[in-house]
Amino acid sequence: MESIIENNKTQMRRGVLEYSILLILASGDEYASSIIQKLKEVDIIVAEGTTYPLLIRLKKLGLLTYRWEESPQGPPRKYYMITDYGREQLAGLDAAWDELSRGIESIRNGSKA
Amino acid sequence: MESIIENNKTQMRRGVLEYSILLILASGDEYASSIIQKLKEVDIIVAEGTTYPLLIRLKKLGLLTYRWEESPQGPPRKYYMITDYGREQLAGLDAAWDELSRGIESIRNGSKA
DNA sequence: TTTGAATACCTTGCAACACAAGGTACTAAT
DNA sequence: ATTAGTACCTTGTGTTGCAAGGTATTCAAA
Repeated sequence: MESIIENNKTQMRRGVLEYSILLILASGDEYASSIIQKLKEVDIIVAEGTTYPLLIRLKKLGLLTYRWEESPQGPPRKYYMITDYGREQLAGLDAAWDELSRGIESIRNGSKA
Repeated sequence: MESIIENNKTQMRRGVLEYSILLILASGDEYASSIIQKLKEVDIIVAEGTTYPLLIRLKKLGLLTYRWEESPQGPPRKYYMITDYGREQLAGLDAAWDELSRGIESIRNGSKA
């Protein structure tokens, strides 16, 4: 049996994963390993097996594109870039996140009664 | 093709559903239909087919129990109550939510650079 | 007394998707 | 040529949200 909390943290992360990735790419192009690293730095831990398929999905949806770039060391890197359409959608996700935050805060405060 | 935003709002909600329900029950016992109603009021829309299995799962995990109570109108209601164990876990989820919020805010602010 | 409306419960089957595990490939140093 | 480091990707499994459909109770009107 798994820890309920751990399991639920995972659940929560899932919901905001696409949003997080779009946010990161909105400030500059990054390659997959680097995105994973950046997410880890803000305690949003995500596995490779989650990230790669997700990036591919977002590319198929037209939110991202990519270009190959030489690495100073090791194999070439696939730098992902957000598209104009991606930025449009990101604005919507910003709103969705704000709405969700407000919702949770409402319940939290209401439950102090 | 589905709306990306709508789809993602759903994703985000998913992550916090258990948390939301525990929050609501922490402030008082409620029956399923009432929980769904309260969530809707704060724009966290959730289907019956999601809620009932979830309540059953949380009960099995020992976070909730329930009692039957007569309704002034219609069939009897199953009032769910949070257990001590449930409150413990809720504290952990509070922390998880705060951590996630902080993470997102970090990325958001960082991406304004 | 049966029909309908409102309320409340629950289950089934499908689809989405995160992740663990395993795999390929390129570069540089030993 | 072997190893270490980096980077890419795929497969299989399990979880779980949801749409749709189903059961049961109460009350009021026909």
